[in-house]
Amino acid sequence: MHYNPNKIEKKWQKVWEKTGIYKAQDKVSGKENFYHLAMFPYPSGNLHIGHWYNFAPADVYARFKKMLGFNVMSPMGFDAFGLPAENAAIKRGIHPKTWTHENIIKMREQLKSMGNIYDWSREVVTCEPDYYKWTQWLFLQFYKNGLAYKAKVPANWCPSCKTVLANEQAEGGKCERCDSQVIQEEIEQWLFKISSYADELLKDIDNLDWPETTKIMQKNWIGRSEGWQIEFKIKNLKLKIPVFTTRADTLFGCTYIVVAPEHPILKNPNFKFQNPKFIDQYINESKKKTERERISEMQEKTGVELKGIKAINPANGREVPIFIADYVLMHYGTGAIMAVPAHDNRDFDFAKKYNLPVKMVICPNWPKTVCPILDKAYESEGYLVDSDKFDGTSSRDARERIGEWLEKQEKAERKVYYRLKDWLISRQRYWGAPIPMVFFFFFDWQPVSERELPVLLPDVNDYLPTGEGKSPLAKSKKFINTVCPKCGGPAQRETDTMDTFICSSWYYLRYADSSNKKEFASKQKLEAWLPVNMYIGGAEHSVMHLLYSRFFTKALNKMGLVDFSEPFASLRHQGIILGPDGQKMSKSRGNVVDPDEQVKKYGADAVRMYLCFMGPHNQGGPYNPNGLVGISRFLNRAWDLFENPKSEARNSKQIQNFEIQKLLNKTIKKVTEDIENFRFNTAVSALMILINELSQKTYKLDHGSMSTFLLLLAPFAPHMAEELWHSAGNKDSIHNQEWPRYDLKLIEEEKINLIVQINGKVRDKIEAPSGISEKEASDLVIGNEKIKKWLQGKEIKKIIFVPGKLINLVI
RNA sequence: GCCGCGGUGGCGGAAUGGUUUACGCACAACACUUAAAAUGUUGCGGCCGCAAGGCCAUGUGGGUUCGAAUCCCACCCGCGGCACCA
Repeated sequence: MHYNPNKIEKKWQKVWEKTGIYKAQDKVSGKENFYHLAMFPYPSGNLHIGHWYNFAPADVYARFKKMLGFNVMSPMGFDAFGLPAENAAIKRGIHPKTWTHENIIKMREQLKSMGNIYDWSREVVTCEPDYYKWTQWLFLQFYKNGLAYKAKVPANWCPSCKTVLANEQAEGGKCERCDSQVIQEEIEQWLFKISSYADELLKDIDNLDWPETTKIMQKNWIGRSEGWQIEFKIKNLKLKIPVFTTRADTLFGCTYIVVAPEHPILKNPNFKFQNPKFIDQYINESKKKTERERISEMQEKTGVELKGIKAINPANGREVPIFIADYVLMHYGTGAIMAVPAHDNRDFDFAKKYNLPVKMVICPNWPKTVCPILDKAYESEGYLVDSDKFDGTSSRDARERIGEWLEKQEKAERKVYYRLKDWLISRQRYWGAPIPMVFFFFFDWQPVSERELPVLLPDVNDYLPTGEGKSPLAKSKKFINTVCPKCGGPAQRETDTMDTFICSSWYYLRYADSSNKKEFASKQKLEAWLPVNMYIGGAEHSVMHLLYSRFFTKALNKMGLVDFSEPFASLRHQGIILGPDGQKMSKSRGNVVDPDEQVKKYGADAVRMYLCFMGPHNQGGPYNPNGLVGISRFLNRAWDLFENPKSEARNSKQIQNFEIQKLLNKTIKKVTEDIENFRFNTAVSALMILINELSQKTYKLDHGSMSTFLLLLAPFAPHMAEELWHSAGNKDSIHNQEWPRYDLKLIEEEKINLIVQINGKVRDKIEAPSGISEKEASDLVIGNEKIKKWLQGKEIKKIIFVPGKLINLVI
């Protein structure tokens, strides 16, 4: 019989579905639960090869864990709210719900064609009322625990469309729809206080089994900095401007201070500036810049002096000018800085441009103070100069001493700031979960009663945002008008919807108990499964999704709703799949690989296995359909070995059987270790080496050895392994079997290839007993003819011996 | 710009302080075939050489080491993220 993947794959997918072998029971006696999770997809329309690259190797790992004896739960669902559905509605006139549902139906079928271990009975779809009911309920818990608040926050605003734009819709600072200049406008929106968890989020990272690079990125994103908040008085006024600095040691070098264009001092009616026009103009100009443009070190720094007022340096009483400049951000620190051009490059650039004094107060040399002439700021450590009584103090010590000195005078306090901003969750869009809040003029904002959840997303005809910058929900009178939950008076609903990141910040909890109608998930089920044992998804989520999910878990933990404080114990990232040309896949480039076509041609098993084989899983790379034929040949060869043996065994000598047992045991060891470490590519190559050997030599293989091979193959090519397993006469599924074990004794080598180096260059390889000692090795080598040639007339200065590996003669 | 990652044959990659190029693709020769496909066998980094063998090669330049693709420094190129794409 010929290997016909399409036939056997469909057959086994049906059998697995019917027998429900992947349905996870909450408890199986004698087995440990293992919650295995791949990041759920956004229903964009089609499953692309990138999804496969996430899900196929992940499935190999899940199946491996199952065979190792774990009770594995591997659920799947859809992250279904979001902007593209709304765009499709506007562009094609399809309701976002219809568009999303059609995509889900298609993608669900495509997912099933992969033959994965998914337990579909736990599926979650975030845009369904029975899911977002609990998203809203969780919002209310955040609100009740003081973690949700309303504030004015800048957003991309198109003055011509009178609409808030996503960053994606405002690329290059131009509105996607009408090409006008986008400005940053302050709008009242809901935020989550993630910043109050900054310290915990930072501390707990170290204990996670996550890629180090992801941990570093999260740490940098949180961006903790310790320093001092120092007050600068304003001359002749009773006002003070607090500044935050991590370099209090440079205080004597401060030659001006800078406030952000959004700083409250500029809105204070008591201030009479001498140049108000220039100031207003500058504030308006800076609204046109994105934050990234403002802080880019490549961009020329700009600013305007606030003429008519001066600040006083608390260290020496000196008057310094005050500027506004947009390289200072309002949301970081106090929105004001002390500028020390000699020791900060941004300040240095600014000072050069506006001809401000550069005063050096940290010198690398002491006690001979020969300060270098600066062509850029000196940001390193050194010793203080020109700093009164602190002269000669090391800059490190001075940071503390100056801070403490001012603290005694109540002019400074120790402070920690974070780069992490609070999470802006309001979206002025239709396709999201409505924020369950109601406004009544007398009581301000009130939460919707939990009994009334879900606040259903109404049908509207027009998905374009309103001209007042409100979400399309504002067009539905039926939706807006409601009663105040507190007094029953006429009130209005919040029309903003929630950021879809909220939906995806808790979906992994819902899988544990996806059909629960009374709670977001029962404590018992959460305890059975959470935290997720292995989480697999793209590195593009290194910061935002993963940080938000951690925040959610920590907040719910504090509220007593969950018993753990980290959602994902282990994390791995898959890389990005490129087109065959090594470029990013895109329709316009014409290099898109359609997984359905590949499956039709070669079968799901081959596609799965090729994705594993391509290269390191966390690296991604080009998908070349030509390369897949290698896997296809491998599977055919393996198939033939079972179904169409070339000939009766013609040679079953003891020695050869021993050789093959050795290789088999080595392969078990290699494949086991490689899958555990996500090195799927080298696991596959080990299987290839085994099959090459088996099909070349026509060994007479015992039943057990053949079974072992099938068991090793099962996670990679689950359909073919199942088919051959059954045709060998087994009744139970191969996926219920135990993972094979190896015998270390069989793997041990008696002989090694001893590498002989002279001055680190390989000159010979000698077969030697594996336990050879240094003395024996050097005697063997020095007596060797080839080596003698190299040693002629030279003295051996040193011998380096690496047991079991090499000997290096230094001459 | 800031944070993070990567750069090894014609190509995907293996090797993470000790044999550079495992495994696979492509290519070439041979076998089978009337022929082709499929399959199998062998070869396959560059230069010199009939060969034995030698020299050179892991983005570029420098350093550490008996020994560096691997560690350190500087640079070049590519990729991911940067808070309203998900």
